[in-house]
Amino acid sequence: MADQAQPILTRIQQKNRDLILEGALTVFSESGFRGATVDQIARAAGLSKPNVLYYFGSKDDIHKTLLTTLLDMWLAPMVRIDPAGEPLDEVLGYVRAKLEMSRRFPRESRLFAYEILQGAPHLTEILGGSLRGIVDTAAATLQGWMDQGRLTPMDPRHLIFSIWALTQHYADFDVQIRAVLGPGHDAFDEAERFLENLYRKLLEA
Amino acid sequence: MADQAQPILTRIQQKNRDLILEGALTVFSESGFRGATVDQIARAAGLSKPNVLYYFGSKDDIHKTLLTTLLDMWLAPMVRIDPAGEPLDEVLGYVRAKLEMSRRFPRESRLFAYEILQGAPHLTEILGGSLRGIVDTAAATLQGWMDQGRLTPMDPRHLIFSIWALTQHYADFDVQIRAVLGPGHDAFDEAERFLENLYRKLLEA
DNA sequence: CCTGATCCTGACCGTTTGGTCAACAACCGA
DNA sequence: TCGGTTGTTGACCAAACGGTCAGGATCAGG
Repeated sequence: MADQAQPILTRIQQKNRDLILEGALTVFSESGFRGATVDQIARAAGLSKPNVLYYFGSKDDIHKTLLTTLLDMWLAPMVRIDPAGEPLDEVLGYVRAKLEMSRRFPRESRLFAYEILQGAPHLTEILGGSLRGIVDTAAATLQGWMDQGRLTPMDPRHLIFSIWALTQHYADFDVQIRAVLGPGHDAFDEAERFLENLYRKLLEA
Repeated sequence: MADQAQPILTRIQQKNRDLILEGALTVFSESGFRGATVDQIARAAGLSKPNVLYYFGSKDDIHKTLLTTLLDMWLAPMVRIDPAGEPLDEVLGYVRAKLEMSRRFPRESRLFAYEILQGAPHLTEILGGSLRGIVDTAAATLQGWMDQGRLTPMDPRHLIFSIWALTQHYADFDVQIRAVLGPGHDAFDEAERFLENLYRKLLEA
């Protein structure tokens, strides 16, 4: 998890690697790993295909770099749950933060969704390792609050799953939601109110 | 939506088409459309590649057939919500039915998840058409119950979204859930209790 | 048992794809 | 300005892919 000692990158390396990762994020999140082609990534990045492969050895390399780079950011809100805070505020804050991530970073959400759907070939060790640790910590915090009677008792891990499911759904299934709601709806605005209400009801001791 | 007048199929056609669709469901649900190959489907079905393409003109054809065939089954539980029933029972019944579908038909769930993630290229007209109609009907039923004070008022469409998200999550993100929970957990059993509790709390007027 | 329709497959084809490479261009410190 | 490092690309390759086809095997009705 700790950043390796990065080799110093030249200005050009920095810029082009960023362009590639940015383009690849768009392409991978639209088509999945197999559906994306190096050519598409190159076009999205504004570079030639060989040039893309000059900076990253392979398509797989780009994908793996994206996943591991973005995982920390993706999990950050859960780590910020504060055991010293007010239980309801902390959980509602987490829900809000997670929904905000779905709103602002739908590509990242879809990237992870594809990876998990596929069986998480690039994330297996992380899933059972640091992710599990982070969830365990958060679950312990929640369980503590429940034991103190400050939160309605329930399975804390499934509470976390529910937050993931409900917030990421709005990014990952965006097409479906827009089709069902029709025009003139801001699904995320509505979701924010709906989820705030849901978790308030669910959690108030 | 109504079944076309099917040409009569021979015994062999019936059997082999079923074998192909069954194998394709497995392969597509594991790898997505682009990730799946006709060869894999053929192997999963126990047939040769040309033979698969003898029964279905193209890979696309198999995929489209699967999606449209399974969509009715997938949406069936929502259609069964009975406006004359007891509101809480009806919703909890729907939740239970939907979770049971995730448990018993995870491949179908993933098939649809891939399709929606991809932007639903094969389902766009259905999404904005019959699906929307079905959701509108169910939403109207829910809204009616809320207006009568028999259900806590909330946005009925987002209530439906929440049920989709929470139940399908256990099929689609199964790998992640198993990694986080570790061995010795039946995620679906736990989810059944958790969701029953969640929706009971949320909906009791 | 015959015969036409159905079923099946090895060999093949054109395209797409990830990746390589030699050669050239741009950069940059000395 | 020079020289080596870094950056860039057109042309190319082998493998994988979706799909075709001619011809042979099998089936089912008469």
